[in-house]
Amino acid sequence: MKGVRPTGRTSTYHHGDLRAACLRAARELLEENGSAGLSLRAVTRRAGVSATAPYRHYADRDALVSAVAAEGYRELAEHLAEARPAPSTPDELAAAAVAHVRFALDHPALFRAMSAEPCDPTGEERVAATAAISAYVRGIVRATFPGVDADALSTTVWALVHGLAFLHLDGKLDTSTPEAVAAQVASAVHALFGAAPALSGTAAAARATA
Amino acid sequence: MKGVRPTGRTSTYHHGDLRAACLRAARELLEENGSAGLSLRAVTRRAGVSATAPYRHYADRDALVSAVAAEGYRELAEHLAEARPAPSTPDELAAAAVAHVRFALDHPALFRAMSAEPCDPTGEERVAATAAISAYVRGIVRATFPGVDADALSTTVWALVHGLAFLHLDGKLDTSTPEAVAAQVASAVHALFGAAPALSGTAAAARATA
DNA sequence: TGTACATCAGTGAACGCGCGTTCACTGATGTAC
DNA sequence: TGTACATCAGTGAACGCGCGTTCACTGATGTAC
Repeated sequence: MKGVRPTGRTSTYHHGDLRAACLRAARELLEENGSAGLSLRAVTRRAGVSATAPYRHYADRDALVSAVAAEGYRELAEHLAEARPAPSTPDELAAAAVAHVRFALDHPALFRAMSAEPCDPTGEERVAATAAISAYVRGIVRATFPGVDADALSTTVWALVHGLAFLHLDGKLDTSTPEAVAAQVASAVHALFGAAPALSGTAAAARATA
Repeated sequence: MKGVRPTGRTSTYHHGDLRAACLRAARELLEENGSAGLSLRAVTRRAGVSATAPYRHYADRDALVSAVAAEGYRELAEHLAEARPAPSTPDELAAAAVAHVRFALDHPALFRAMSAEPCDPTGEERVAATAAISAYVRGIVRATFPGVDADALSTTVWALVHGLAFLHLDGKLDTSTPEAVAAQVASAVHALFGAAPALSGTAAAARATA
């Protein structure tokens, strides 16, 4: 442990990609023990590296947490795109919402970190990541309800899904089975759909009577 | 400071109501410095009492935090009842939603603690408090949309308001003026209203054409 | 009304902990000649 | 192809911190007689 390196060829000296290793370790710790368990020292322990090594790659603890959150946003975006590449019907929109909540429940601490952290506008990585998600939602709403004010409605959709995610996360709604969650989310989103036309007034009548 | 008591008659020995004093101090610390600033030791410092005094009244730190959260729920319930005693129209429901979000923005750390804490079902105080809120929402929905499945819709309303509160809290929506917040929340809630009839199918037509 | 006593809400010293961060350093790497 | 050297990613000892919680204690209070 002291100059000698018993474990294989790859030295920890010039680790190779400590930046990524820290990110991975931080991510794991976050998901295992929640945000309280995400300490710099725990990260270095897990990465098998001295306590101060990360300072070569991250200014401080916050910078690391912020990087983890940004990664989370990228993954959420991928997850949504994968589940529903380009939803354009109410049912598909509902399915995207379900996927969103599913992601939150599968990565609770990560999702919390993504949402609740100070989210300083300085962290451009974060800003870019949230912008991508918000554009995705707006795109869906536009495709699903062509005649409607997409900005207003997509904010509403976002808030609804966000709220559903947290109520489930905080044990206020039944999460005993994936099906229960999906049904709850789908029903809530469908409740909104009915309203969408009412916002525009034009496409409204057509859908309402259909 | 050591047996001598220079400050007035009331001794800290047999403080009188240290339980309440701790609660108050904890509440203040939470609102001033966020949940990270809420340490037992900080509470005792503020209450002017030894570090171990609270253990006479609270089993541990968690118990104190839980008590603060329960108090928050009680206050939120009062705040809502005060703002809108018994809403029974869509506009009044929207106003209640605005009041809810307003409470979150006025007490950000408290609201986070209320929502995000583990919320163990053991804490009966907490359970009772959340039950009161949830009953309030259900009552509104029932009064506003008599024909509708109140449970389903009120969950949706709750989620929407909860999501709006957090998006505002986390700086994802414009909070520059109270009016901006109110407008955003009211518009989102009104979007839902249009949908309510669609859920029941009976009252739906009447409102949709009105 | 006065005294003995049980109760219990407070004290304060001490514990061990993990944390973020600093600092001067060292040794592996890759490049220029 | 071999050597000198600059770079920089790592080390590890040390710092001071505030935390939650334990423990044996003490002194104010109120009650029973």
